[in-house]
Amino acid sequence: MAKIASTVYEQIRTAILSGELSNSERLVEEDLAVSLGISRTPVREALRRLAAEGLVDVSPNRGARVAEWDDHDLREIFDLRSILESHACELATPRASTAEIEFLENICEEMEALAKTDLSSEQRLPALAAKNRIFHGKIIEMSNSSRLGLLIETLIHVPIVMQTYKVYSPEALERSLRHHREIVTAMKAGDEVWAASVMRAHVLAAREEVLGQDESE
Amino acid sequence: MAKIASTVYEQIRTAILSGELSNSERLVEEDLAVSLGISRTPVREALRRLAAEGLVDVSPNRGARVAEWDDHDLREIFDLRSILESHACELATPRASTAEIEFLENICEEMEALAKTDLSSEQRLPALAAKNRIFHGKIIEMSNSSRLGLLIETLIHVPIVMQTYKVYSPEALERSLRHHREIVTAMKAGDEVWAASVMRAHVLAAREEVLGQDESE
DNA sequence: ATTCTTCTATTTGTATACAAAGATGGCTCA
DNA sequence: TGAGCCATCTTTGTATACAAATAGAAGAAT
Repeated sequence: MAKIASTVYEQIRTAILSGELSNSERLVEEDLAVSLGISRTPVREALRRLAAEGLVDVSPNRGARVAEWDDHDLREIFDLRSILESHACELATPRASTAEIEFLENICEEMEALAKTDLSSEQRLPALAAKNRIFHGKIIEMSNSSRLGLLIETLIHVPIVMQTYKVYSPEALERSLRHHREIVTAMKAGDEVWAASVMRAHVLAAREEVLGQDESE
Repeated sequence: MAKIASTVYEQIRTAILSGELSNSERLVEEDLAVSLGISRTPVREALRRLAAEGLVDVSPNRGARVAEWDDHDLREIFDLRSILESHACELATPRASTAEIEFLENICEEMEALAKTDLSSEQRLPALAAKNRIFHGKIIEMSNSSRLGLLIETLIHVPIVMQTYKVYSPEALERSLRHHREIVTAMKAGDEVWAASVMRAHVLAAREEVLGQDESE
């Protein structure tokens, strides 16, 4: 294991994303180090990296805390996601191969099948969220713009955004899956404006679902 | 001076942005440390931070190099900038105060005055570039979306992008200044679609100027 | 009792030491 | 002569030690 720093980075990151470390909890380097059985150096590196990604806030000489997000932040995030992901659709559509379209269609089917099963929410929702990430990730990859991918990545690794499906109503879930289908259909037809528009609607709908409509702004 | 790491970060950063350290030059921690009279620890931290921002590439156990950008990268960057900065215009327009509009108008005037002086290019262009950054930065600030600002910032701190005016023809420069004026006019009129459209055109025009039209893509 | 101050303990920032992984160069062997 | 291998040297990764800064608490003054 050549890079302790990377593994501890992953550990802290997943701890934050899973909510295990939420609530602006203070992250003391020494504590993390001893609990992981390593020295402060790689812990420190991991924390700075997480800070660069916006997952933790660090103040000089005052250490790191898990970052927090309010409604305004979430609104910003979904706003930008709607723009960037629809742009990804626009770029991806004229480049899409039949194999890639098929891949996306398969994800759609799998998600629809998952939605129909009578598994408990605790089992179904994480699986759906995982497939959802694959779907969106594939389109971003198809856009062939590495920077676009990076920008979106820095936006979405925020706990609530990653767990979007947890707050979905059955109707919202169904709409979401229909959006996925429509996006693929539009891409198949080579209509990038259509595809981008549906993606935009898709993300904005998710925003309202997560934030609720009771926003005064 | 409590934070050596931050100052060395700034030093390396400006060295890269000014082109002083360009060309995928290797950045050896020890060398930088001794040349700055400090230890490797803050140098290392600065390098990791620069890596997170995309200004240097680091490979495990192989150190850091100054990042390089090809035409494809630049195309991506201007593409995304055109989308994000026009969005900033859209958000900023309904929020713009008369004082802010005035501020932007003053920048326009100062830039026009600068363009008319018969100073040498070496003196005029950096001054113009600085004002240009202030103009764009102000609009981003007016958009009141901190994340949007961060995303744009990670895109533009690439040498060639920052020195855009260096490659401008006189005609391109004049067009650029007219764009600025038109953006302010549109914002003054409260027409965010107009403002966003001009901004989009403004950045895409810059892209063609920087890349040249001899692209196959 | 409240506020201000000072002292101490905790925590971060930097330096140094050591271990491990890569790169380099010369050597052997064909 | 050229390819492959071994030794060494450089450079990065991690641990530890020390210095500086902040936070928290106890105590003094009003």
